[in-house]
Amino acid sequence: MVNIKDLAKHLNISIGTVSRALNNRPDVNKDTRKKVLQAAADLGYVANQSGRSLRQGTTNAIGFLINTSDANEANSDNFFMGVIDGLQSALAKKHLDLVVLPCSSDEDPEDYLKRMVARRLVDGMIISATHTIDKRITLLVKNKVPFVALGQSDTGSNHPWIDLDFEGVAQVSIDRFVSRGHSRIAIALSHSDLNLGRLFLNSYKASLKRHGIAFDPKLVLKGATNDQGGYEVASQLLEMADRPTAILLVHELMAQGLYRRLAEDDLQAGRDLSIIGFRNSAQARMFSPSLTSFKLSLQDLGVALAEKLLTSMGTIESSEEQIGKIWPMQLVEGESDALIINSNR
Amino acid sequence: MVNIKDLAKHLNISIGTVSRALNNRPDVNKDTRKKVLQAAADLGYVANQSGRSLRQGTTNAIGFLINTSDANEANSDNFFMGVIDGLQSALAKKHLDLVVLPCSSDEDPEDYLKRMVARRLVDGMIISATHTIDKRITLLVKNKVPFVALGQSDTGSNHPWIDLDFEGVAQVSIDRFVSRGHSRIAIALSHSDLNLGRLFLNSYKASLKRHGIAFDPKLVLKGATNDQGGYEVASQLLEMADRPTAILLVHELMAQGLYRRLAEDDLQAGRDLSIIGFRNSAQARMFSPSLTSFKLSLQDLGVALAEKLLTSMGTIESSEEQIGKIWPMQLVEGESDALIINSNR
DNA sequence: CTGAAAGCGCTTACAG
DNA sequence: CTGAAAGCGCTTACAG
Repeated sequence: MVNIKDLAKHLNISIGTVSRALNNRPDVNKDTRKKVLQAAADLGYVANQSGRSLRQGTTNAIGFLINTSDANEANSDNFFMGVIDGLQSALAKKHLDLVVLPCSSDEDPEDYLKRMVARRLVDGMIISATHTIDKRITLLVKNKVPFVALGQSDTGSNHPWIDLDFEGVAQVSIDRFVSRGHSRIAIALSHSDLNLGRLFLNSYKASLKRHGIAFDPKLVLKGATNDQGGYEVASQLLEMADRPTAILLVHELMAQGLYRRLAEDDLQAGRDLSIIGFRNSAQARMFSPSLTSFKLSLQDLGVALAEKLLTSMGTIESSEEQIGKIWPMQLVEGESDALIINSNR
Repeated sequence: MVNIKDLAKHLNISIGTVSRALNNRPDVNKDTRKKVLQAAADLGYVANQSGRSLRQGTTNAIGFLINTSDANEANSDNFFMGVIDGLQSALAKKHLDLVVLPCSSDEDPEDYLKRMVARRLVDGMIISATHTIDKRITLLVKNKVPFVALGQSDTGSNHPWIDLDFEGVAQVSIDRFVSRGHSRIAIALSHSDLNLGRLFLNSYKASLKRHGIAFDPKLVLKGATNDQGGYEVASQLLEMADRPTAILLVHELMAQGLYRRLAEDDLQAGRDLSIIGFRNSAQARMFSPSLTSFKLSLQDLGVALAEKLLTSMGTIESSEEQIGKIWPMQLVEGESDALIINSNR
């Protein structure tokens, strides 16, 4: 592998000039630059990143922190893949490479992050799956690592974040249920203490209140955000004495198990129980009856995350005044919430 | 952020001794080592990776190269997530971190790899989605980067690889179809020139031949390896004059679109058409009628990939004599291939 | 067992 | 516009 010395020797000039030519400094003779670029291409020279990093203190890489355990469960589909593609296209414009840093299920996310930060592998980070109290945020702030959070948190105060509109989704869904006569409305949450669950629940409560419906803690069901969890939630629901007529899911994959459990009792979504899922994912689009859910562009979300991060790194200027952003989601009407309750009975 | 100088000053010893203590060299006084480790923990010192890399020529990181475009399509589910988890647990034992290097859909995979190699970001790589002719393999061999390929290729000759048992799956499937009386058996492939498609097709042909069934090129259908592709394949199939009674899919997600298209004509898998999918993924497990497919442990596959790579890096000893390995998959019987053709008619 | 020093591959003030 | 040199943070022969 050819290094800058080889290249300089080959051209009979100093390594300083080679470096300046390659890094587009203005103070280089046009011809010299041309020769250097040509030689670099010929010999396949690319700067060793360790050398650069050590000297400059930057790595030209951005890390995207994901938990493989979460990914296995809550985000088992291509949620991250879509976001990654958007992130990359935005980062590439600034010659930054994206590396995904998967925290294994064996390891504590905070320890993992600590290691990644100390290694100085990346110049900035995107963290996901934020908790209400999230020590990772404290750590990043303390170490002055630029970052953007995909998800809100009560930790930290002034860092950039983007979060899906969990509150809006809950509100629109409850309004929809109520307008169709429902008053016994359940909600399915995950067992985890991700911040999104709290937001979702709070918005659910507030929306019920607005409609004069009393909050019933028994209608808060919990399960894993996958097929299995949906099945369990459905089982709980079917056993209730005063069975709810509608249910709002924090994750669309739960619908799969829910449908399955309903079918076992010859019940069907949209006919016997109204269901609104969360994201209109590729997988959700396959459900039958079709699932009422909310869509967003993962690509655009990735681009927006990159821009927030680049802004906080001082790489780009942003016209946005807000440090945080709620990412809007659009209702996609399906058949799963077609059931109308006649309130006159 | 504290560096080795700070730590040495704090302890009133030389940086050399600090380094030796931290790196578990034998020639360090027990007490000294203890003090150093304690101080490192107190001050939160972790060696800057750029400094280490520059000196040692290694990064202690392994890269997993994936194409976000492929991931969006062919492997939209958590295939990679499962493999990543296995990779990590095996690599962690050797204090190697895994970084996922996503090649965006905008970029040529070879250019991307070239950049990643030149940057010297990682000590070894796992590449996926191999092509029959795969320039990435040439590049890695030329640059002496240790790697393991997830997928076979005709390129290169002596590099480690692991591949899912596409040939075995095709063979078992065809045998199953034939034993149930089928002789008009179609195969659904992707448009891509991934090597696996060729293996799958060849094994399909060979299996037919073994049963004395002539190969009919018209029965080779092509579509994207997702719902949409399955729908298109089904449409082609339904329009055929002498319609096949069975079809083998190179990817299980195609079944979704296939089922959908069949339903439009009031047809059903396992009753009107026999279908065998490929992998018994979480998503495939949800299909109704249940899809006959083949399962494997993604976690174990990840571990095996890591071990192959570590062996080729000289980090571990392996008892395996073979440089390549076919990863076995186990049949999971479903209802989708229940149709039996009575050959007496 | 420890310290002083070289050097990994770069970039960048500083001279000229 | 170019070259010589310093220095980023480490590890590791080499002395002692």
